[in-house]
Amino acid sequence: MKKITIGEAARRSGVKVPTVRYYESIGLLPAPSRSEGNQRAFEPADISRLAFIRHARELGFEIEAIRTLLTLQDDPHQPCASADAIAKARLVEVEQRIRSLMALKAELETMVEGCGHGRVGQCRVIEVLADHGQCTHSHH
Amino acid sequence: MKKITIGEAARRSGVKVPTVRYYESIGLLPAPSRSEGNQRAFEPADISRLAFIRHARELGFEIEAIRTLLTLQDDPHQPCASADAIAKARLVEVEQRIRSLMALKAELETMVEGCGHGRVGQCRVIEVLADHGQCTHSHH
DNA sequence: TCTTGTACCTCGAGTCGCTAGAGGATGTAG
DNA sequence: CTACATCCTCTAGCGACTCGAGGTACAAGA
Repeated sequence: MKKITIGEAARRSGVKVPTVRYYESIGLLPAPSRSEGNQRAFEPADISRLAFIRHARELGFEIEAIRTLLTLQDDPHQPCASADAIAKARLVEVEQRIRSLMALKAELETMVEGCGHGRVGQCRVIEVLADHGQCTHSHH
Repeated sequence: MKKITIGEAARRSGVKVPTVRYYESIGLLPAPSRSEGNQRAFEPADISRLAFIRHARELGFEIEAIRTLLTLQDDPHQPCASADAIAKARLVEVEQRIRSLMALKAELETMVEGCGHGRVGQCRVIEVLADHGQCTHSHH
């Protein structure tokens, strides 16, 4: 029997130790068995699950979305429409976010280019922030 | 005397009512004078300040960065190097964020395209999430 | 004038997804 | 046998709000 400690599970999955415990506490990860001295003993399947969670978090999925994804994964006979819908929704969000970040980048570039390193009175950074105050911005 | 209520200040600046009170509580917005019945009475300058804050928040600046920016704005004789540095740092962050979102977008597209609307067992979405678990991802 | 209804007030707690610290027990290498 | 890293639980904190309870103020209509 290879017992995997929480530290090793963390190393192998790329999820930090306190975060592993946190995921267990919110029910994303099943509570593992314990050693004599009450220390968690994980199994390889738990590492995969953690890696799955980590990857999904890196992709920006919310915990509740991941919970759904994991439920689906646990029963491979279910139709994958839900998984597809979650991924599609996320894709739309990401595309929107990219668009607004591009606009933002342009705006920041204007600011930085315009700043002549003089006094704040003539500073583009401050000016741009203040002047666009009234502009109707699209909300995320 | 035109007295601006918190509701109107919120409408004009695009900041929500509880958020206006929150900004006051953390000292981003000076505490306005009060009416007979203890209601906040804002002035036009407060609306500009709120709009400034809102715009900066939309651009992703953190509250502490905005606090610095506002301090600079309050004294236009200071050199604008700090404002410039804040904007530049933010620009670098934004560029990084765009790059990682583009990678993410590509990955989500792979998932969604591969999904044949069958059973979860063959679902690309789940598969990509699980398979890339071991991949060495660049951290943001 | 009275009443209705909306907007306002304060205060405390909740949100998300962790992260940090205290204070102690366990496991391992030399 | 002694260090010392790693583990345990528990509570509290982070940023930036957001919500709800319980109560007060104000403008408009009957």
